[in-house]
Amino acid sequence: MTKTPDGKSAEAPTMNDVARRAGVSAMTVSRALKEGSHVSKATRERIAQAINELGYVLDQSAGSLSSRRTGFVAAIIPSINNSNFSDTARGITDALEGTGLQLLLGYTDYSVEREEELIESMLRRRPEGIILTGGAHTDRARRMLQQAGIPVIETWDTPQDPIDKVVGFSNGAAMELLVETLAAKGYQRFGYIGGTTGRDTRGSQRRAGFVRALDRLSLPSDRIISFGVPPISMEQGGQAVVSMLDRWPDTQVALCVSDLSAFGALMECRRRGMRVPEDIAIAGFGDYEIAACCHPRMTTINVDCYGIGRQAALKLTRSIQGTSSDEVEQITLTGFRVVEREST
Amino acid sequence: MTKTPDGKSAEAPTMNDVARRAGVSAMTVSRALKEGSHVSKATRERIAQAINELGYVLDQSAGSLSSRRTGFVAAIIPSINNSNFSDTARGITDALEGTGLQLLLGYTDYSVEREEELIESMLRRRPEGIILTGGAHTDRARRMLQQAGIPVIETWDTPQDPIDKVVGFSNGAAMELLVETLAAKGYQRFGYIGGTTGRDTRGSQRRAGFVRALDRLSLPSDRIISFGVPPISMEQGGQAVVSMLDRWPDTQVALCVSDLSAFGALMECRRRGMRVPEDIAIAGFGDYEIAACCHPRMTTINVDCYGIGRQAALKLTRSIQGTSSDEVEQITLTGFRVVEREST
DNA sequence: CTTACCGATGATAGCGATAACATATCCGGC
DNA sequence: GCCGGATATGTTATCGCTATCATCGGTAAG
Repeated sequence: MTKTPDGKSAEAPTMNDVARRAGVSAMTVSRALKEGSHVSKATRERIAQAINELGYVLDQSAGSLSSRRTGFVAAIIPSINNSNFSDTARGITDALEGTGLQLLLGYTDYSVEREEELIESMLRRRPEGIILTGGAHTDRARRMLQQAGIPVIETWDTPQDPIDKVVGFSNGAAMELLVETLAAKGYQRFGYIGGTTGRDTRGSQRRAGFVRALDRLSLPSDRIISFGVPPISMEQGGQAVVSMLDRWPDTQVALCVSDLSAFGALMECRRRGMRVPEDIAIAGFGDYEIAACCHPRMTTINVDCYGIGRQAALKLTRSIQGTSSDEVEQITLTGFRVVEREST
Repeated sequence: MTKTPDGKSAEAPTMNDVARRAGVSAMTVSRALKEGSHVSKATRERIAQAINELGYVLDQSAGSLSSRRTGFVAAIIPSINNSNFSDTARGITDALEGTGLQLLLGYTDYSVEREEELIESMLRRRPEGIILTGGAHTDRARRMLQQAGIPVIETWDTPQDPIDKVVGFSNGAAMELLVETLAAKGYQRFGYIGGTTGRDTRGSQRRAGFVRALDRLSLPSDRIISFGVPPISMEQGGQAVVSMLDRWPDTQVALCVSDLSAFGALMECRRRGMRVPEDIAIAGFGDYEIAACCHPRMTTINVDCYGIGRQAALKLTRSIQGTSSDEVEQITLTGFRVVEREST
């Protein structure tokens, strides 16, 4: 509705209004608005002018009802305030560029219940595909997704029983690699800092990897501080490292569920006059910007967040367009690597 | 579409399918799916069962075409990987809870051109209102928004010439306050670190506030390092402070366009063995989590990011529901305050 | 007992676009 | 001059849902 000078609101112009003004049929307007249709230059210009004069904006919801293509895909991430996931979102956006598909972003605050609600309200809008974070979902969410008949990509994880397709890595294996790398440098007394169990499944898997690797190396794997509701904050990381040193003062290296808690731990240790890594070594997970920039610079695991998003979106568009002959592989594993810096 | 056992895809069930199965008319199903309509308990239950058996999901795009209510509002923020803006998004989400409105989030990467595209593609989906960040938009974007006939809220700023309504604060005044507070503590030689001009208008306004306040105090206001494309990173903040100390070694306090660049500067100074604040004081802007947690803890300006989102969403819903008699005030100013910590 | 009204349901007609088919025009080649 | 095929445009029929009005018992007020 545009406000008319008298203050009342007039109806928004429709395609028919544009058509009438340009002296053509609505169908021709529709064609002129779409790439690659045959509309003569003169007509196209007249239509463009009419659109301009009326301030017409295409109503896509009407269009998609008719064409049965909504032109968007949904992506659900745990948090938008987390550069790892927002990098994934950027990867998705970039890969969608030029496909005519738009991204509809939602965030769950790490709650599978919120995820379920979000999935439901997104499916109501009929996305052409959906990208999820992680492999843990409510039963109802799984059912809804299976019945939706659209491609589903689970990311950031390697679920046992994927709904459809997967782009991710094993969080457990990544943490195992970190433990092994540090053990090879001579560290023996490892501690782990993470949130209380539940909610953050990727965090739980990292913890499980920590335990597995140490057990394999016959090193103690019981120095685990569970603190705060996942995802734990920087502040909580600081508090957790204090508890850890309280309880096991001879801990040599503290591995944290993410760089953010590791950063909190690192700063707290510095604040207490401890030398890092001499008095205590610290490592994180995720290779956030902060890890490369803090002092001392932090050892961490780099995972290809942007690439996860990019590949997920590519897989999704291929699945959407793909005929049955053009099969898309089910699982794509993305890489990770240990980035050794000054903190270990 | 649900995949049938033979691999072919069947059409997704529609409301009519549900109605037939439940032995009622489609209209009754529609009513049963809406709160507060008169449908008998027995009928409601039969419908619920039919929905369950068929795995039916309401098609909202069809519904909104008919009801002329899409049930969502759009919000456009510069970056999702910035806790200030994601706090605003969270404020919006929370305030929208229970209103039946959903949030459609988009991000511009600080580009007004991207913003224009985004606004256009969002308007095509007919949001019931739109929340923008900042007051700088392309002419075409302004025109589209004015003609859309929906409430528009500009946030995080106090534009001279608002499109519709505003929830924000003066970035310039906030920076002036910070300068004054530090000058009162005795600091005289101030430096400023920000991105090269353009793009980040809030950053430019902070810089302008910096200059204004120092001029008023008759202190030198020319120690300005412009470095990198806004928003500047932590790393760039570190590089910038090095240039600053190179050029004006006797600088007493470095003010940064955001906590992130301030953090980079802080860490770089520590890395070079400087004492903060004794050798150089540092302050940021935004009161990010990192400011309270780093060592030394950082002085900064706290702005009520969450409140901005909350109030913007409240204003928006009031404008959407509001009759003309129920006028909504045009401008809401949100507060800010200096948070003094160890770094100054 | 009649009137009025409310609650429960159905029938019908769009919402604003596009798919699919139909029609008209123009072109060059024979 | 006629024909096939491309280009340009129009007509008609939905897409899946909800607004609106109509219908029909039942029930309370007069």
